[in-house]
Amino acid sequence: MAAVVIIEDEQRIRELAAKALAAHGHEVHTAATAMDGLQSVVGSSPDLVILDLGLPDLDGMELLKMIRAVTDVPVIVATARGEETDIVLSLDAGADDHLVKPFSVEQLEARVRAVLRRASVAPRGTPVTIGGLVIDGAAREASLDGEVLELSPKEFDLLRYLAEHAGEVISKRRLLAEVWRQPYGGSEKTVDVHLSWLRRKLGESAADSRYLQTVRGVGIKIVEPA
Amino acid sequence: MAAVVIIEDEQRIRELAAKALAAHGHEVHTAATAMDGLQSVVGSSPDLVILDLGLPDLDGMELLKMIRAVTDVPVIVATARGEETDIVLSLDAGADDHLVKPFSVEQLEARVRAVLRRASVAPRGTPVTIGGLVIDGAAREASLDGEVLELSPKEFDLLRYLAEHAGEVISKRRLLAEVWRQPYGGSEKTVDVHLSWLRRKLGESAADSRYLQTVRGVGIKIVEPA
DNA sequence: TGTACCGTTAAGGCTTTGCTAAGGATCGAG
DNA sequence: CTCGATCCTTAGCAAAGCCTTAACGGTACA
Repeated sequence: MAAVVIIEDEQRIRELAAKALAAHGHEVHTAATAMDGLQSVVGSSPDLVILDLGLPDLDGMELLKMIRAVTDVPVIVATARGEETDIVLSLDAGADDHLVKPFSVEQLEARVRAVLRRASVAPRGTPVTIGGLVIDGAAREASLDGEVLELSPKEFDLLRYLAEHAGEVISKRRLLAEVWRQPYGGSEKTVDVHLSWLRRKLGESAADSRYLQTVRGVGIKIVEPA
Repeated sequence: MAAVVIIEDEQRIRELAAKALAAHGHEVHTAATAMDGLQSVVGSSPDLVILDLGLPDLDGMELLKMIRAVTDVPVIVATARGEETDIVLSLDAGADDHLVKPFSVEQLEARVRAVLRRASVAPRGTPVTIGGLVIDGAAREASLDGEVLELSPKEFDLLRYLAEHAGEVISKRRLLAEVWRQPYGGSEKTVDVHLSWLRRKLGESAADSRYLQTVRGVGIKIVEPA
């Protein structure tokens, strides 16, 4: 799903985190020292870096700055409890999020998910992939499990917008504003209808849906199927 | 602190309000007509709108609906005394609070503070974590020990509100005001019922609870289990 | 021991959503 | 310019889900 580099000197934490993220389908590289870590980041161009600020060979903040000098990859920093001032400094230095040790696996996963979600919004132009669903904005073509979908213009725009905000619940009002480009006047029922068509073409129904999940009273989101 | 748009045709009131809010560190934009106001709201994406319903060029209620069609920004409506029916209508149309003219500066500030406080809950940032409980506002998804919880809208809002004020005892009346958006009426029994459902879904009961702790006579709080 | 408060369950009514169908608009081809 | 096809919107009904109210039993605290 995403390539992650973990830079952490404590073996226990490093392996625990690696295992947890690997279990979620991520490709994980680990490093125990700043130098290894930097090499790994430069070499593998990961989608996310998890960086312990308390490294033995180099101050973590320095490493963070070096990473930032090379790439915009999202970085989550981890600090020991009691070093909260470091958090502020690291956020200033370009970190995207932070964890205070000891952290639970759930916490780690949640942060990773959130950061990846936020980051995935940025690279526009390249096709968006969600499970077996590929949306190519440039070619204006979407495919499901390798099979090209026959979508109307609005259906495509709708699917693309949802896909670009994968995992995030979007209200119908927001869809009317963003996809329909028609701030007032439009009826939210229109969105319902298009969603229904989209579902049919994706081979699913509201009751049994893989990708399009209704969140009653709030809106709709597209998710990666389990 | 926060960007506010004031839409008010009476110059005296407009400037007074602007001055008062600016003095509190808010970034204030003003507009004297509905058209200017709408432009300002759309253009500047404010955190709060104060809208006089008695505008010269367009019925304020219409403007309110237009604003609502575009964005979920909180809106405080102002009406002249004697037009109380408008208040009810405006609340139905999606206003968040109201002021009856003439109003004092203190009153204005109090309403603004309250609305901003409530709204600041909305900007869903990173997930909130309490022990094994993770609440992701953007995905509108909560999980316990890695397992996704099936929550109704109100249940989710309630859990999120408590989690965002973890460790703090919250009264039922406050929950009614903040979660139910019903500052005056509403039965506190309703809160009890939702809490009960929440407890069940968290796998706990009132007697043996890990997260939700009742403080008799005061309210409820969510805590990190020992 | 009484009283106020809390927990839980059940049921009714209401809102939101899913889906179908029809009318009308738009766009391109000829 | 006209015809044809595609697509979008609106209307409406059925179904599902949710919230509230009510009622009863239990529990802390004076």
